[in-house]
Amino acid sequence: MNVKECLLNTLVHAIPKATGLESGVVEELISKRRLKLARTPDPRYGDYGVALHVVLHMIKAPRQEWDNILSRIAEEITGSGMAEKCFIDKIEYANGYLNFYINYRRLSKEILGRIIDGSVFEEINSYGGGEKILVEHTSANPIHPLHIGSGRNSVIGNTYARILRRLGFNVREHFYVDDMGRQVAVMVYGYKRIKEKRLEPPTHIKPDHWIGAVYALTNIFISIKKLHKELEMLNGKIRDLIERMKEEAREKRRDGYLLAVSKIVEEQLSLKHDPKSLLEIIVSALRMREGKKASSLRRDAENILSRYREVRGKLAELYECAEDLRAVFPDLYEALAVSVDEPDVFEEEVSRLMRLYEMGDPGTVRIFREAIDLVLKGFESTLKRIGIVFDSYDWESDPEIKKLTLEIIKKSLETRYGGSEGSAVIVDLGRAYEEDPYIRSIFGAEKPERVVLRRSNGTTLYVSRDIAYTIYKYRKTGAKKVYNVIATEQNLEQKQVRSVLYLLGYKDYADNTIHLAYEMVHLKGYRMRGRYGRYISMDELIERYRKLMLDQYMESHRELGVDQAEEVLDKAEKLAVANTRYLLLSIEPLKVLTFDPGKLAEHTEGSWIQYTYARLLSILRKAYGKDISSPEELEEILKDYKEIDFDKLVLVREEEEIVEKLLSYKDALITAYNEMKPNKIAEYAYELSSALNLFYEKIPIIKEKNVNKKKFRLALIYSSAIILGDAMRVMGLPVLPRI
RNA sequence: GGGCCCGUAGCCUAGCCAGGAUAGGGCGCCGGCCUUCUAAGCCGGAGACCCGGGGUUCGAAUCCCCGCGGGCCCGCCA
Repeated sequence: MNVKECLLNTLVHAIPKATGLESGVVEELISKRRLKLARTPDPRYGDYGVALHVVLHMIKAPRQEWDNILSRIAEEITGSGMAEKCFIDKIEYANGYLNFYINYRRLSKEILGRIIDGSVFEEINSYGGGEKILVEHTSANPIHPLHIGSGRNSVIGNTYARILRRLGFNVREHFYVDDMGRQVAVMVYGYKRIKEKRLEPPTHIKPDHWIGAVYALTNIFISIKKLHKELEMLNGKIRDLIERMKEEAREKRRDGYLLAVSKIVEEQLSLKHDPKSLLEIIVSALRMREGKKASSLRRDAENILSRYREVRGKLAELYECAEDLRAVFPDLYEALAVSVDEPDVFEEEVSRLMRLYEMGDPGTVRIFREAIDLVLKGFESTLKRIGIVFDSYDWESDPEIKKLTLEIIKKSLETRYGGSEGSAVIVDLGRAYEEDPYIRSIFGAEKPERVVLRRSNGTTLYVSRDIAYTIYKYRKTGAKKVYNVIATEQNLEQKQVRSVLYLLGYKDYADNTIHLAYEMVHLKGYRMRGRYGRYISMDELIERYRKLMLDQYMESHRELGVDQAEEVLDKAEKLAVANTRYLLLSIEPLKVLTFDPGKLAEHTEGSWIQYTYARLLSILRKAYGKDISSPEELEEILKDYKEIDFDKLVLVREEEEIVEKLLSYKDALITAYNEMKPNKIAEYAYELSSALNLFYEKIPIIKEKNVNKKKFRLALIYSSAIILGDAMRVMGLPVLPRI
């Protein structure tokens, strides 16, 4: 049924017969994609075309011979009966192209039949053969709510998992709870301070948002303290500068002006005067008295000034962040403002917490779990909202992973490139890169350095735990392949994991661990900073969309009764979820997504697809008076379909376009899978919807007088609804039967 | 300093890996279409030297080389 493949196969026979070229040569051209079928740019060139210039050049055919040769190829295809087999009505040629006209009557009969009887899905579903695949995604640090960056991860990961499931793989989705990182310890530090102040997580605030504020305020206050310390130090340096300037002015340069300036500055230092402006005075005076070549004194002054400006800028930003949080969480602000330690005490406490947690100290474990659970509860409710449920949450601190980590560290010592550096354990990937082609194939042009698996103090590192976790994933689930949906910033780490796995003798795991990399989400206007509470959370994004959807509803309905509020809200929620998922999914994973919150209303493709779908169902409802899912309707549609006399049909372009899209659903899924670009499905659903809207607008369906045409169009609408609905489920867009 | 990724109208994006006919869409802008299957729709218009420069080719947005701009990574952090 694949027209393109069918035609390429005929070319293998037809071209040699018409030109004397070896069929092996043609096969090679096809396998190298030098010959390929493509949709023509214009209907007057037929439906599909193949550029045969490469063949014409191979046989050194002069230009005036081209038409002759092409006509012989065309005759060969029609004469052998292959044309009919490939659903071809007519073949033409022009400028070295062979153009094919598709018989859409027969083709549509075939594809509609296969959609209506469900066999098309059996075919799609047989692709994966039940192979076990694990997709690890989201895995956000449990320190603040999911924001649009981690949301992009969730949506890409979950959609990819859904694509795999659709293709008949046996898929599990896992979340890796990174509870052993420093950031979690910082969060727990803040949480402890809050508990000491007898503050409990309030019931009216979503727990992950509350913890996010605790975490951010802790970071902010610590950073502010650090920066103030630095300012003090810089102030000291200003005194030194003035002394140096005075001395140099008097003795080395004998410059009365510089001396005078330094005295003025010194005087001003005792007044209520901004040190930054004093630095500026010093720098400008020095600049004025010097040529292009700067003295070391001037360079020092300039460096101090630029650092001063930097610190001041950062402080201003931090105070702004703090104020923003204070407005929402005044109690947290008050509590943390007075209870956060000095930076060095804080650092010590954080390290202590990490150490105690890794050791499994009961009291520490209890408070860690308590805080992390609050965040995970928040994650789960957000994820559930957008249709994501994990099969498993794997904790980094899981005893089994811990044990495995120690094992791989021990085992690495026995490998060729493993060894110790002092009391630390390392693997020398640099040497492995030089000697082992497999390692080179992982890193390409970038020569790696050694990777540390165990610190001198005996503790483990993120990479070593991740290596252990990878092994755990295979062993625990029996997966044949593991996809890790992780940001591109972790490219290097992922390569290290695969390399060490290979060097430890797990080549199979190294081969089948695949990094599905995606780029960051940037906000137009400001930088997202989880540490300082600057982010747009997924919950907020969905809520903004919900409001937008509600407003759109009101535009067309004007009035909303109190008893209808709940129902409309529910619809708005589903439309909002669709828009959210589509927004984060539609852009290729490797492209940076710059999101402008002010332009939310411009990104409503998700709800637009839902609307298109609802419109299809509406037509079917009107025609059959039943719901799409009902067996009665299917029976009637099947009956209608069987009565269609396809030979009598002439399809219009709009109908052909829909048939084309319906034919390529499986290809879209497979491309999305192979290229790891789940956005391809978004694109597909968008294009199908677009084709359907064009059709809907121009071509009558229920009102069509000709019964044969009407039945065909209803079958087309029904099939489209089936496929579009399926694509929507693959994308995780809620399916609304009416809007 | 080294490496990876990205660069297509005012903005966003498809096409690039596997070179083919007039570079598809969308937003925004201008102008139209609701007594007829859901106007969250459709139609028309303006808007692109495909970042720049070389090269390979009958043919380059696509492949190669040299630049430019942006992002990310190069910790006994996670």
